[in-house]
Amino acid sequence: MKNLLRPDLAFRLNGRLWVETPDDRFMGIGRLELLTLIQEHGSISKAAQQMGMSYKRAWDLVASLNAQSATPLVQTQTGGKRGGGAEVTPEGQQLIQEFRELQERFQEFLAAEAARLLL
Amino acid sequence: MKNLLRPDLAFRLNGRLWVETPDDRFMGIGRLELLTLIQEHGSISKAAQQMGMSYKRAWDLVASLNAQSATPLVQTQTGGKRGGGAEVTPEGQQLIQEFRELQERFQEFLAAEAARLLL
DNA sequence: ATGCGTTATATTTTGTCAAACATAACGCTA
DNA sequence: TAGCGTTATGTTTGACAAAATATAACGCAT
Repeated sequence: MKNLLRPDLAFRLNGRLWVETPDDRFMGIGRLELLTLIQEHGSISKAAQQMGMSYKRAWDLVASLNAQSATPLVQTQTGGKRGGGAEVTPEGQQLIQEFRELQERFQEFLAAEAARLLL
Repeated sequence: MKNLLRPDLAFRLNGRLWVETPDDRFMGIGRLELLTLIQEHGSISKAAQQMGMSYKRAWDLVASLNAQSATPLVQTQTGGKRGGGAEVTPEGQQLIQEFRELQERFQEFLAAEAARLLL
């Protein structure tokens, strides 16, 4: 069993997971982080800012999430005391939790596979 | 426990795995397919053609693979009876096998997780 | 009324990656 | 020697995604 990789190179097993519907993505690691930050800040724009993402992109992602959900995952309000805002609904929180746990199991899978990989 | 996704939408859990080194990708599903086809046809150009990939891209991928390997994974020859050709070395075959098996375990992981996912 | 911060939405610009295109070299064959 | 199919390599073009930019609307606060 030879070692394949150049000995001066470190390798890393990496990967991505996502949930897709027939013609759109539904959930992924980026949307998870976005939802989490919206929950934390109560604002799409603040969440976007913190992720270094344009507000438009964040808003589009929220729109995609809501469009594919039975009930809204993020409820928004325009105008008002703080200028408006957004909050993650209970269903959104459930999605956050499920996907976060899935991500954790995936990371465990990656670690286990990386350990047995011989390159 | 509510169902989150719109009932008219089917979801699919999907993902990607790859091996990366500090400043390049080393192995992934595309490279696996390319190596397999090179082995099958003994030619980079034929493999590229079959994948609907430009020859240049295929050649670049092979160059990247070889550049990161302790010993070449693909040996090439210019000119000669068939105009030249390429063959996958034993080390390349080992990489094919290891990564293919990893892919299979990953698919099993995805199937198992999809089954327990409630959306 | 005016201003503020936010959501909502369209349009334009930019960046990135792959495709397309273009040559050259190689070594057998005829 | 001319031709063929392949590897080898650089340059240009194109496509797509994300960012940037630009407005508008909203509803509270002052």
